[in-house]
Amino acid sequence: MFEQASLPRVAVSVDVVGFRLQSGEAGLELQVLLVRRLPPPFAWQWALPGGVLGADERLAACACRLLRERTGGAEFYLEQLYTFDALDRDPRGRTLSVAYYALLRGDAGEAPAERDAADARWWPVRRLPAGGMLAFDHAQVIRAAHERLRGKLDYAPLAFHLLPATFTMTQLRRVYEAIQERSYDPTNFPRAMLARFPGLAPVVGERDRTSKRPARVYRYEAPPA
Amino acid sequence: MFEQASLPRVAVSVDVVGFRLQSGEAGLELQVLLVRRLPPPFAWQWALPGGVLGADERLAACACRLLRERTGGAEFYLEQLYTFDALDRDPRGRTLSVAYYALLRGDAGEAPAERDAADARWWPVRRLPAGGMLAFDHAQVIRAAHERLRGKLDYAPLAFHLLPATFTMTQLRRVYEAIQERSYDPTNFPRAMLARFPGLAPVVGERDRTSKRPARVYRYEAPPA
DNA sequence: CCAAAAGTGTTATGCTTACACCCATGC
DNA sequence: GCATGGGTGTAAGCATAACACTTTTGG
Repeated sequence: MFEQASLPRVAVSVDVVGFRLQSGEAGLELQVLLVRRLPPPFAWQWALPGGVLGADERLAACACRLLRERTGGAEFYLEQLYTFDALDRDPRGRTLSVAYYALLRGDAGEAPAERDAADARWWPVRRLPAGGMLAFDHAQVIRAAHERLRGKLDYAPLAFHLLPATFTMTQLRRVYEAIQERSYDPTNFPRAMLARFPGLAPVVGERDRTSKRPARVYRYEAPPA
Repeated sequence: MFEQASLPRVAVSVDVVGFRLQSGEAGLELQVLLVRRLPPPFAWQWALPGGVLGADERLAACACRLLRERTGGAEFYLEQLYTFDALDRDPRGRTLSVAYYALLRGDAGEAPAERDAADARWWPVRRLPAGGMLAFDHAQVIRAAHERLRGKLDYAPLAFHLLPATFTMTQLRRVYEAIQERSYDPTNFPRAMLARFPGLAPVVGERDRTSKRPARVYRYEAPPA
């Protein structure tokens, strides 16, 4: 009854910045998932996983779908980042990009059900391919996602999504040190975390025995609303 | 050369949450600009200023245009808020809404070049019309904008956009008190502001003489990047 | 027994908050 | 001259940071 006759419509795509942490040359490094484009425009260049929004598809669902195609069944945290709208961001014509960012566990995408197989790779954020010359405005999108992650890390429970369900305080501290690019006092850090995040609590019986002295193991459970 | 043949396209609209501060019954109150809808759907209900994105129009430019139509030549601060995408948010069919929020000076929109004249009104955020039953998902959009404003106020130079170019510390304090709904110590508040915002500095000769003792007058100038 | 990493306790430091007090004006 | 709001100085309180020290294991 309210059908729109001929409103101007624009193409809308969704792009996902998938982050994970992996041990690189100098300790943990933040990595982002990129895929090599096959069709033009920007053929053979690296780009974020992206695609066109389905007519009856939710934005977040679309982002989930795009990311799962590249990482298999891994779980992740997903959040809307920003809507990019430069007129010339896609040479094919006006295309809005609603960007999301995702946080995955460090081992995610290792044995991926990657339909597109070898043309998906994790890249260190500090060393993007071709000096950061990515397709579309994706270098800018990654910068924005990185800034958002850094800004929210201190007050939002984001770091836990980059770790397994249970973890030691040292592991958690390494996550913060890798993303904020500074060091934290190992003795004060646990106190600060426990004070800031009520959902963070030690798992009673369990201990981590990978280092000399067995370390306490923690779990984060999101508090009810 | 790269023209897209027939990608699925969706309608994209832009909605703007315009905020200002005005003295109401209990001191300053945060107000939002609403317009009464004439065409269906949601005919005769109150809604945010909104419209369809032009084919070659930037999102921010569209938001500017929509707001200027209702407020005349007033200056304002504008920031992208979020992209809302519920499938049923518009009964006419799938429509994305890229929401922006704007901050205007308290006297903005007083003598507006309102083309649509009497069907635009400022409403206190705490007392929206019809108990907050607005058109589309606009009640939710306003809540999100309000939360963003409250969250960023403490660390971002937002409050200055709600005041004239020069202002006293008491005026600035009233802005914070109205938005955060708490009181601030009048003696500590100026020190905290000057410490937080390097661009905030007193105007040398000038004084405000509206209260008993002439008050120092300040100006905020955004620091160079 | 020694090295290495986990974990505890205590002190120093600096920022925020509270508040006592003085100042400049209108009436 | 006195009530009112503007403004300064200072001390208490609190949270963070720094660090000495103990604990628990592997080798």
